[in-house]
Amino acid sequence: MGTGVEKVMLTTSRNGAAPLADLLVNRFNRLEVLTEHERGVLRLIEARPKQAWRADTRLLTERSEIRAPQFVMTGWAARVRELGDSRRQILGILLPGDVIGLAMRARPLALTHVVALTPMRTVEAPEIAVAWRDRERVPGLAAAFDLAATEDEFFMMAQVMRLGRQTAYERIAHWFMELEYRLSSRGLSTNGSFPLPVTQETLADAVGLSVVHVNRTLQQMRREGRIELTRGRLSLLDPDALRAAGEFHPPALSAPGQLAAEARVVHH
Amino acid sequence: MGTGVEKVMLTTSRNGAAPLADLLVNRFNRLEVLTEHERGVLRLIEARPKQAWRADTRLLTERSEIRAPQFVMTGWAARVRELGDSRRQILGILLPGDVIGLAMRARPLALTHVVALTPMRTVEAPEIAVAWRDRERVPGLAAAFDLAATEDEFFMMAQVMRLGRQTAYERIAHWFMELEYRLSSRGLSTNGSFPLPVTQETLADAVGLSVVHVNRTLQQMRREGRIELTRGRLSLLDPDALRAAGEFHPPALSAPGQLAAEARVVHH
DNA sequence: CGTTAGGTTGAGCAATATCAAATTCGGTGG
DNA sequence: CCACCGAATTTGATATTGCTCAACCTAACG
Repeated sequence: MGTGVEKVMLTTSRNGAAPLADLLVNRFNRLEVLTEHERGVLRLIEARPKQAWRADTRLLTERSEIRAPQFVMTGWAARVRELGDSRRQILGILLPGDVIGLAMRARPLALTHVVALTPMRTVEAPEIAVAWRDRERVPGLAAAFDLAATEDEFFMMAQVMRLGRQTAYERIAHWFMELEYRLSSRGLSTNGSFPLPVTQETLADAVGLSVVHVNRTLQQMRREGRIELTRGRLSLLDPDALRAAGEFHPPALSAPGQLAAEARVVHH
Repeated sequence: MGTGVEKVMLTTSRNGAAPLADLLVNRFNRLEVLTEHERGVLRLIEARPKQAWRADTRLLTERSEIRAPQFVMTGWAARVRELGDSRRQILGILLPGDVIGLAMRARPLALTHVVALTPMRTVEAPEIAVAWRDRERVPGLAAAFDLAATEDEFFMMAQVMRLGRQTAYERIAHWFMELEYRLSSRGLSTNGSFPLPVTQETLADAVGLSVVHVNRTLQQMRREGRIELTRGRLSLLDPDALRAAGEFHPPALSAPGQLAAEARVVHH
């Protein structure tokens, strides 16, 4: 797997219309107050030619060199580690608006594989690294990227908790709530309903269970009327119950301050 | 737990002699080439009055504000998350030379509890945050701290893999190898033998198992002649077998470069 | 020399994995 | 529109891993 032309340059990005527009501006302006100039930088990035990827292709390979960081514009990807036999573990899901391959060091090697779960489009964004080195120029952006990175770290820790100490039911409930949280902060979830374009096998690799057991647990959630899951769309029918079951808590990264974007959306 | 005077200021730090001396210089000079000035900064930090902590006290509380970052000088701590009932998960172990409470954002809140596993000494090191904001002044230090942070991230990912997809035996083998790797890079392990100052219950919380099962797995490792574990000291009698069992791989963070400290110690 | 925390062992059980066989679903070609 | 195909999902039966409960043991310590 993974030979040949996986990456296809698009000359135009005609479809980048409806839900894609201003994805980055929306996301990062919510994390931190941005100047008009900073918003302009994000729009510039968004307008860039997209790289297209087929599902199941590898965007990054563990221990291989990373070039410029990228933003996911559409589609889902996963950060993956593998064991010698066929076992694999998904470390985290990458959604539209997320950064791929940011590393703050010289000649960085990727710490994980990154695999497209669906067809994807990405844009290169060397600006992220630049903002990071040269904070003064775009302080708002720098702060927003910091917050985004910290959120990633938070979710990685949540993943550890899930896998180490939660039951199958709890893990899946927590994972669903987390997805809903992340998607809705990007305007990609409405009323607890959002696309879930992954197979149950992928879900199993994310929550550290077998496919069969994932399937049975989903059945149970359906029987209990807590979710509806059909044709790649998930609806959380009883988010309160799921949140309680999974003990999901949204990230609390910074204490409220006079400067920060306290127009921050409060979920639930 | 955790009331009263947990933090005790020491007026002198008389015991800071033998294995403690130059801990920071050794560690970070191994990660990146440092100038004499930069080494001086580290020595200055090391010489600072230590804060002393009793075992089982909390150095940081999840969701509470963080002040200046600290270095662990002696003793072990753990980053911990808890569930509503008594379940808890250790996210990572903090060893001498590690940083506690570094956060690159305004008014940061701690993402996890930090609990002392043994009596500890720490020093405050606002220099870490400064180096981070003002990279030009101490580029070597800034790069070294970046590498250290990336290593932390790497180990967190290893933790996810362990918990999600490895068996009890594999988890413990992997965890032991990781500890040996980290300790020996600080000169705290000799010939695969090092202090392991934690109860089996703590070990259980680290690897996501029950105490009983941890105990049985340790027995098995002993029977097989792979470890010796007595009175708080662990000896890896057959590191190759353990490395293979746990599929332990040391972190590969950067491709070799002409600048970086390629006097980097190669382990095993 | 009693107390206690930590370690060890046994027995039974619950959660989850594995294996194998349907069944359904989303295309795709006719 | 229909038949068919492969992938994904579902279900059943059984095996395994790791958990819980409970007792007992041991060493350190006052």
